[in-house]
Amino acid sequence: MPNNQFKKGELYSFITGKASTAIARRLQKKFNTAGLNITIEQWSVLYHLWKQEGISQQELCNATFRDKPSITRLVDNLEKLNLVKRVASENDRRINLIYLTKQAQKLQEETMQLADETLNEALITVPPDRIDVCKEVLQIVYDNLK
Amino acid sequence: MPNNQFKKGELYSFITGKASTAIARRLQKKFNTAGLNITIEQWSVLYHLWKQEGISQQELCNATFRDKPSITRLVDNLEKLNLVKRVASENDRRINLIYLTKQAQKLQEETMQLADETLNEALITVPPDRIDVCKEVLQIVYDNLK
DNA sequence: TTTGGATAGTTGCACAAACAACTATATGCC
DNA sequence: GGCATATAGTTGTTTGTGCAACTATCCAAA
Repeated sequence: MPNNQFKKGELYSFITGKASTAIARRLQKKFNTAGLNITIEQWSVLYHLWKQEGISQQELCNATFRDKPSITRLVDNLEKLNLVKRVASENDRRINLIYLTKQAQKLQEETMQLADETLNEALITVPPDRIDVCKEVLQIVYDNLK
Repeated sequence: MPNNQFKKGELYSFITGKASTAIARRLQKKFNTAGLNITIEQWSVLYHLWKQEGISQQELCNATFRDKPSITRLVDNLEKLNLVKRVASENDRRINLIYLTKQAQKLQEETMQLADETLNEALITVPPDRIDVCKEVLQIVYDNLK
């Protein structure tokens, strides 16, 4: 019975992701307060495009751990907000390459600042070595299930 | 700069809750495979009702960390599935007390078994003391933000 | 060269979440 | 008692998610 030592109370939080939900809500509120008219989910797409733009929707699926219809609609809404542009690939006409607009480039610094702030508030009382353990466990969980 | 030592990569996972999303998806698949016609969100409401039924929708809001409209609609759908019943409180006619049907009582054992199984799969390679640290950190995060 | 399978993306549907605005009931204070 | 305020729950709207079914394009093997 290798890992059956969690009691029922823990089970619930793990499955429902109470902590990450709380973090996401806090960050969303910061976006709203700052007058930034984007959702956390839209931000999570921009996050990857800031690292590298001009990637396909499929690559965004892999990066954000979402399915294709979800990315289609997130890109739809980001396009409506004038934050990204779909550009058909020259080599493979099935593929849309997604590029950032100037407006989206301007959002990077402010939103990343707010995200850092949110995590600092969330983890303020937690010693760094415990954060590391937590992070590693969550990564293993993800790898075990993906 | 007390807790500013996480690198960008970690930030993303913390905010998007990759691990808990993966756990929830795995459990949902187990429900589907077992022919159990309920969502994880519905299960999370039943979870609290199995611990104590006859509580109000507001108490379900607090227990499940959801707002009132979300609970209204989850209870709507659970009622459609014949899993719960709204009963108006005698003392305070604003309040609906939520009771489980016999059908819902039957679901408890099987679904809890599948949830345990899911967590075992998620945590199979993680030493118990690291699970404890992770759990504690997530609880602190939640307390810091709620 | 054609055809069959794989891949990229879209659309429809059901369910859920967040927010604002609303109704109904209860409670406290004059 | 009557009114202001708080509380419990509902409804409408927008956004996001997961699944299935669909179109378009590509590629490889006969």
